[in-house]
Amino acid sequence: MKIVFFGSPAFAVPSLEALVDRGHEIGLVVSQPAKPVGRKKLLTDPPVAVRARELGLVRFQPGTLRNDEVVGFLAASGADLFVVVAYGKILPANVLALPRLGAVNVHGSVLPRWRGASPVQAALLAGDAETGVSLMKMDVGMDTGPVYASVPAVIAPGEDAETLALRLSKLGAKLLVDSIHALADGTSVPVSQDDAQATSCPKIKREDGRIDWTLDALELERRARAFTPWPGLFAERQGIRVKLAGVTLVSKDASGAPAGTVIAAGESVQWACGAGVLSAQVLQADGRRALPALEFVRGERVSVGEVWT
RNA sequence: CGCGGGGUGGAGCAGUCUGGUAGCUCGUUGGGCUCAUAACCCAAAGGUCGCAGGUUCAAAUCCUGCCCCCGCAA
Repeated sequence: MKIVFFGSPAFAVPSLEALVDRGHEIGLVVSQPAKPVGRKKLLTDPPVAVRARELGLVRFQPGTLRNDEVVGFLAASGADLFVVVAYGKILPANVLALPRLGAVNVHGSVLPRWRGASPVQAALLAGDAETGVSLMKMDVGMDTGPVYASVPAVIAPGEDAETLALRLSKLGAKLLVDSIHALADGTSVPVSQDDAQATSCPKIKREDGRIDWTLDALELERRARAFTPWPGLFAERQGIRVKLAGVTLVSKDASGAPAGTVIAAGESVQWACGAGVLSAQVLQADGRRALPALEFVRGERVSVGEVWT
């Protein structure tokens, strides 16, 4: 069986590696094009493309799939199956129709919950106790295809999106290779999703990391974990943007102080929120490096009673 | 040439606009107080102010070039 792999970020790398480990023939690895990254705008390949290069696989990084030449090239690969893991773009119907066995997708949630671009973050934001990964047969909708199998994963207390995504990516890779023969020979039949139970999640934006102190500390702490490593959580102090890290929930009870008021400034900085108290152990002012709370408090003269926005 | 912030004793910062003795909060060292202390009091050590050049009687501060760090945007 000949496979063409579609994927871009780190989440997709374990799946690619698992397929190679199991001896599957990867005819082509399709990723997003290299993009300028950093202040120096160095062209940087997505992690999957980098790994594919190391594995000696043939890479293909078209800017769009809605192009006859590109579709022709994919058709010429002669693939029996497309495996798609966080590719980053919608696969149009004519592309999905190319391989004999269709296209399957590894998704970072237990469908139909959290269809869309940010399933891992969405589970954390919602405070889900459990999430997982799903393997589905792709159709033209956004994560709406019938599901072959899913595997649950308990979310550890305090777990952030970075570690959860890493765990799920490995779980997804295992699910993929464990299921691939059965789905290829038709032994495994995908089951339609219950659309009534579906929830979806949007792409995360930088601005989502802006703190609204009137929210509950519980909600802010969830965001801190969901937005690690990106876009993080930030607030403003005296007109300067400050990033917060090492964010934890100190109390769910109201402190009495107005939202955004600093109520402790030492080994950690703590703020009163709409309800509850939030703390951060690492702070980084715009243009400066990240500092332990104590050093930040000394250097920036943070005092109890001041109000952050 | 994408936009912007920063490089000042061991740490983090102020001072730069309006040139004129190097400051603050800590840390370190010594001493004191205390049953005791990471607490408190007193004292001390420690800095070519990123590098190079220029202007000036005088440059952390003004001008030019370079190096390094960080945020945003992509």
